[in-house]
Amino acid sequence: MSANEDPKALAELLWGLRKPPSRGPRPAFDVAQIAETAVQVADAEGLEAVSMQRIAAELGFTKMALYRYVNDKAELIAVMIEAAVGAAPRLSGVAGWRAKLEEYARELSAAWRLHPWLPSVTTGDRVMGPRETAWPESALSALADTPLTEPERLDAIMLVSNHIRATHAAATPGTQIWTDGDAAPIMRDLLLLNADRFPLLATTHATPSATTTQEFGLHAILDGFEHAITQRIPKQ
Amino acid sequence: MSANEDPKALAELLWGLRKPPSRGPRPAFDVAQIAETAVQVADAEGLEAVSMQRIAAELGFTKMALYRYVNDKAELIAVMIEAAVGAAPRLSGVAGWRAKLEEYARELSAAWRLHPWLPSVTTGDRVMGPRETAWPESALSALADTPLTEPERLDAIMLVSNHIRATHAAATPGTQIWTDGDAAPIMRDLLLLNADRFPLLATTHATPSATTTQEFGLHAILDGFEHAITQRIPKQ
DNA sequence: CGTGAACTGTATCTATCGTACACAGTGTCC
DNA sequence: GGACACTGTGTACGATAGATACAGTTCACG
Repeated sequence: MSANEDPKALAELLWGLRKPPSRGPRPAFDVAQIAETAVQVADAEGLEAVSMQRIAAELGFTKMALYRYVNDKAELIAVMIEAAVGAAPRLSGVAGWRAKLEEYARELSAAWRLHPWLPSVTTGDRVMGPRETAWPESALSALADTPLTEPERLDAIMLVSNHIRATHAAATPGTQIWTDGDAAPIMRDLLLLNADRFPLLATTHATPSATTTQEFGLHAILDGFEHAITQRIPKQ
Repeated sequence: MSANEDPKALAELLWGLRKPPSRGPRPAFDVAQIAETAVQVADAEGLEAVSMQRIAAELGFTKMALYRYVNDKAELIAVMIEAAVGAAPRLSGVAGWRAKLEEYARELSAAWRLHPWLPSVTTGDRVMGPRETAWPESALSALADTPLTEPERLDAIMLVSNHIRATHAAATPGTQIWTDGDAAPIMRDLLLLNADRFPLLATTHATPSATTTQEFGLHAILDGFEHAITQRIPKQ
């Protein structure tokens, strides 16, 4: 998975700063169209099905024609993200930072449920497009009236979104603790076979009801925020 | 990144259930040796430098010889994980669930700092080896004396480790919020340029001190656990 | 109005990846 | 002393991302 070569060019592409060429033949399609079909392929068959070859074929063109629109595959993924993230939630109608964050978490979860490949590519140092940037902006607005400092607010919204990301990944293929998938029954057998070395895990997984939910974690996180906020209030 | 083909075979490999062959020439090396050199390559040059070709060459052998020891690359990664995770922390010497979890988080963070590629491959449904399995067992032991239910304990330790994972990934290349890396200055310029659309992010990133730490998040999480635990105590 | 520069999509090529398969040595058991 | 299982090797294949060269198209400018 090659990294982006020229982040400045990517920024111009995502933020609509590309100067349209005057001379030359009309392009047969545009970046938005490419991104849309790539998103459809990823939604239907997973991100690993998205290759230059495949997307080009989907549009009825050669692979190398795509390189006229995106400089490399990292740029293709970037425009896919920008095309797939929906509109960031408007939290102004919700009262209180806690309800706002809960609403934000719900919306984020819903967006990622629509495009299961999205949480895996929205990590790491990268250039975000305007639509994606609106999401952390929205999350920050939830904490606007709290006494938290600005770095703390950043940490807070990252904590929430990372939790949603992790639990979402857990729901789809299973995660570090085995909820479902091919490996789950094998791990259960191994744990029961070695119950003397791993007694806690063995008893926990003896009951097959261990479905990881994101509710407990989200409540804990928000309770933690509440603790920090109420503790800070009398000082300020 | 092809998925593992035969999780049962992988389980036998990781848990030492491989029957040693009697006939045939002596193997030139063993799986532990392969895993060790692969770990060294990953530590020095990143996980993307680990290919069958590269590891074989590092050992002075052909690429295809590796397939006598691991069935596919997923198995190679699996034995790398098992070789790289250190011993799980013994928390019996620490008093109180909160201090235990803090110690666990410290140890986990330290282990991942030693092998920066480790957090990215320890997700998803997969077969874990005994050394890695000891880690969640250790984490569960921290919550043994709490009134939390077993599914809640699982959720709790997943929340802690996922937080460490996310913040660790943030420290190394930068994450969703841009702390460092090639994209960071570009994003800052874009935010300041569009400060009207993203006022909160723009002001937050005007000060270049926004280094994401894992302390705030961890404290919030543990505060949340404390809330759940103290709330549960009178009932039980 | 025509010509050249800029831009388009295409065809060909390379490098790297994981992995299947046939083969010739090598060591153990009957 | 075979038979046989197991070893490492060489070759081959398909898929990947990407570079480069090329021929057709269209607009701007003289």
